[in-house]
Amino acid sequence: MNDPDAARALDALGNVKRLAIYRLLVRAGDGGLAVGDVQRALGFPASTLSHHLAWLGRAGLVAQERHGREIRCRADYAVMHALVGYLTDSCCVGVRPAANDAAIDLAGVPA
Amino acid sequence: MNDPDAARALDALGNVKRLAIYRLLVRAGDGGLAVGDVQRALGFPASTLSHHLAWLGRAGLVAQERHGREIRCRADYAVMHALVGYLTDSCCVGVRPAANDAAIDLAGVPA
DNA sequence: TCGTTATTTCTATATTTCTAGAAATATAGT
DNA sequence: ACTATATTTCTAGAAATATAGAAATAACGA
Repeated sequence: MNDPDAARALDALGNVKRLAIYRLLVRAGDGGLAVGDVQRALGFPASTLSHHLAWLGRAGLVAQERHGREIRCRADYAVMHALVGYLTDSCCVGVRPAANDAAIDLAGVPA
Repeated sequence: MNDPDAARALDALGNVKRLAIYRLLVRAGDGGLAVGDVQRALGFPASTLSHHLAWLGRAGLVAQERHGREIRCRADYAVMHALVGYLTDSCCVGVRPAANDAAIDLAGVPA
């Protein structure tokens, strides 16, 4: 994952409503939820919800797929994996080890 | 880490300039960098840089501490740890395991 | 005290995002 | 074709954010 993509994903999650939507979808599992299910669960107006789902979609965090009349939303775990990997590896080298924060190896780390 | 704090941290990192600042500080290690060092490294105008550093500061991702004439900035690793923990545990249960995404245990997961 | 350096705060403008009602689109059933 | 359901797109106003120059503040050295 590159910097702009990571920033886009982080930005998408950097909003309490979208975070709530995303978490709901993750908890719903692979089956996902219809937009209407999300609406009923969270109580957002349809247009507002659509707006935020589009954000998550642009970031790649949520995929939508029409199934008859309703549109099913699924969290794309691969993107979250990539994002967490980016945060712990590419971006924030040395942040991962829980034990020894002091010892960050800067040798060979590109600027 | 609670939802609003997580959203604030994610939002803070959800901007390519702030992400660049934060990464630079992580790579600088525990010594941190003076604001001027960051400015020279990234080439942002002082006021713009200050604005973004304040964002990172409000999110708790970066701490600033005056040292004589210059202000030293350090990445606060604990907050990044908490954020990654939030993403993998509280928010995105089931996303962590690299092996088996399909098996998400929803039992006992609060809405 | 004065001048220099380091950084922030002030100010203004441009742009983006948020919110949600209203209208439009898509699909299915009758 | 008509109706109901599901969702998006359109629209617009309000609020937040981004950008950066200029002025202000803080700290050091002479």
